[in-house]
Amino acid sequence: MTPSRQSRQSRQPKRVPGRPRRGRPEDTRARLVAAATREFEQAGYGGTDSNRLARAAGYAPGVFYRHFGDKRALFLEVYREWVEREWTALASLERGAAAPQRARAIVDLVFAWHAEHRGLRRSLRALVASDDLVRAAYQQQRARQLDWLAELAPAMPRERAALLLYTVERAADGAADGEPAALGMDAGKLARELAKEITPFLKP
Amino acid sequence: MTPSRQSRQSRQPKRVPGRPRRGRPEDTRARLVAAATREFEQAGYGGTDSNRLARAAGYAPGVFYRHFGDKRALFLEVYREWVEREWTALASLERGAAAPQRARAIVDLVFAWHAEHRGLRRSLRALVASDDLVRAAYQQQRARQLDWLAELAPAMPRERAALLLYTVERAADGAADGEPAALGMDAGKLARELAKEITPFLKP
Amino acid sequence: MTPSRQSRQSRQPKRVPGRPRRGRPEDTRARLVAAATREFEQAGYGGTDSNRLARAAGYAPGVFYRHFGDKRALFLEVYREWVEREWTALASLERGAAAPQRARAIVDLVFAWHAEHRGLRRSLRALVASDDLVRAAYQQQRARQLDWLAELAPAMPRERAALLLYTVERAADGAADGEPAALGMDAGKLARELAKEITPFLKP
Amino acid sequence: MTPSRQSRQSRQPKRVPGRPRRGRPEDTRARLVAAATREFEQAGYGGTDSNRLARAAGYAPGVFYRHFGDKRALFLEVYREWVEREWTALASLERGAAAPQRARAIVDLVFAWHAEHRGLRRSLRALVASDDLVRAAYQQQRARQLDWLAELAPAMPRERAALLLYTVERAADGAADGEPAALGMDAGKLARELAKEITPFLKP
DNA sequence: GATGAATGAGCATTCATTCAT
DNA sequence: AATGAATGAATGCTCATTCAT
Repeated sequence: MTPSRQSRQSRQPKRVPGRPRRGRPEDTRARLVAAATREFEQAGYGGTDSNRLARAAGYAPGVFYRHFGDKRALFLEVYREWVEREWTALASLERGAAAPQRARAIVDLVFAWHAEHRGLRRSLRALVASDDLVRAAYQQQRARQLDWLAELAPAMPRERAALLLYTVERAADGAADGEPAALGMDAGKLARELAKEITPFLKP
Repeated sequence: MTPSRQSRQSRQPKRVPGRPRRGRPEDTRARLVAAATREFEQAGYGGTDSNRLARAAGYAPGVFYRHFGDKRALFLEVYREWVEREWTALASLERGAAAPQRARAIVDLVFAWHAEHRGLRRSLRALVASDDLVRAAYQQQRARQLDWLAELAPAMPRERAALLLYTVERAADGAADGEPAALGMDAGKLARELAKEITPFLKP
Repeated sequence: MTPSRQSRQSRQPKRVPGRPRRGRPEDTRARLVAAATREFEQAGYGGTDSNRLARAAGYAPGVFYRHFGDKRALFLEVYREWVEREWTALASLERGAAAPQRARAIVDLVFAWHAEHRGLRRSLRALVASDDLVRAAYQQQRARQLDWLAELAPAMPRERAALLLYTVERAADGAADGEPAALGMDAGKLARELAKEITPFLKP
Repeated sequence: MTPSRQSRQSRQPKRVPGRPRRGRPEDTRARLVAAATREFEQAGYGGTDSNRLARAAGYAPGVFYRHFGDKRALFLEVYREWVEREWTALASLERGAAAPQRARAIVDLVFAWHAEHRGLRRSLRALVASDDLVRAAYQQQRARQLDWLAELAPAMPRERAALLLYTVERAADGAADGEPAALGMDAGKLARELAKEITPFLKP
């Protein structure tokens, strides 16, 4: 994907000095994932390569292939962890409070989360659109969200819930990409409208 | 003087006759766009290259660069034309009929359109996520849709309209990607729910 | 999902074992420079390309770019080393002996040197004439020669010294290119005349 | 010769509008030569191609090959005419006047001529160094100069005359390339030293 | 386990040259 | 004679992947 060299400016792979050679495999793997999270966020999936990812973690290129089959496998791992963190963040919101306030809190959280990880989200969207495996992983995650919603609001049809998720996700990604400004909208109002949309589905 | 490769500057291209087609530049360009529409649809943006695109249109590699600066420029043209055709298709729907029926017709049309051009849509989504210029073109198109909706339903806030478009677009892309099956949903019901969502906004 | 070329991103490189040589980077670089010296000498600068230069050193194309940014960078290195060797050769001449004999020795050495490296000299002249960076490197080398002459013969104006160098260089290149024969001159006499020209400037 | 794209900035081939289609072949040829003289001067030999040369003369690419076999053939023609003009200019100097003054006039003329046609000179030097045919043409021209000098100063050995020409040519090219400044010399003094060198050989 | 030099297929791009119009 | 669209070999350069050390 040539054009995704958006962020090629951060060229030098920043050889991290203090990395322990010969550590436990899990540590190496964890470092690779952590560094990749940064790399994907900043350079984008198409803007790095396996060599850079290894270097960013303080390792030589060869290490990469001992832990991951290819760039995509590492991305999937990054995605998995990223999703877990989002999940945790959302769970922390589940407290009492009136529905409208909770709706707004959810919207704010999701918007902030997507904005913070805009690079990762973009990479994800690009891959979901172009890679069957990543798409499968993404859909699996979506299924999980739907299952969770089914528990929260058993009366809501799965199709209705999916539409809700679609809207929230798409709006959050758009907001992170500056769409409100580009489309002559008010970002705050967009969030408010979205919260309004969600409110009826929050259990009372 | 020397039998060396020194005089390599006179490149002797070993010309085999060949039969250069001749035609008006517009025709060539149109053929390139048409072939690219097929190529992007089938192989995906990342699955072709400029040489293949030229060959698919029946030309040699060099022709590509006479008409387009790079692959992205050709994609943008394909996108532009694709959008125009979608626009025409939607316009043809604007007849009388009750709101619920019209809503359903719109949803069906969009779903069918996205399913038919799934490859193109995937390529578009991948590029919107990874390429600034394509994203800009995409947002511009979105702005045009919003302006159109603003005319149709002046009372509806732009933010509300955007959410609507987001939902429809995302649902249609998901449906084309087989998400209903993957997520345990009924495709028909998804369409119905979506139409239900739209109906109130259709002018009476 | 689709049997299309969609998933071309995982490039499967059809790896045939191959046997990557291993070695210290300096050695590889040195081999590249050595092979390039030969290539430039025989094929001329315009007669090779980075792939061929790498192959000539026994490497795959990619190796080139690990060590040099482009063909010119490698040429500059070749030139640098070539100049160093010439310098050494000239230094070895600086012994006592009468001025006329020393003049003749210098002329002979330079003529022989240029004749031996005719291909390199031609490449150098072509690049000095067409490439700003190479011209700068060349002029810098010339400046060094002038500084050296200024030490040897402090009384001689820099301009006079430059003219001397010009004449010697040009005559040596011409001789290497067969100009004496082409111009109806006697090569030996040319050398003698040149030595005569130089003699007065050699310190007694 | 890649790096000679020195002057690529003047990109647009300046389609000259008022060119008569279907003119006399000699006129077309003359226009090609005239335009090429400009192109080579500005863009350098390696900085243009046959298409640009044709366009610069107000013609389509195909015309080029009706009149010249390749770029080099056109260059040779440009060179030939250029030499003729230089020759004429030099002839115009041959008047009485004391030797020192005439020497200075010659030096000034040659320096000015080379400076004015620096681009052409650079192209020439690059080609003489890399192309056998151009080198032959160049040497032939040098032979002509020597024959002329032999008439003017029959006593001077041909080898001595050649050295003189070498020095003048090399100094003039260097001056055009800014060598005096680059080498810490005074351009005026260089010319004076050179004139001093020539003076003894001018017939009294 | 880690290193990193090396591989080589692949893609983008140019340009001398042809030939149908 | 002139046009200019078209050709396609050649070249520059990248990057996923391997493997000797």
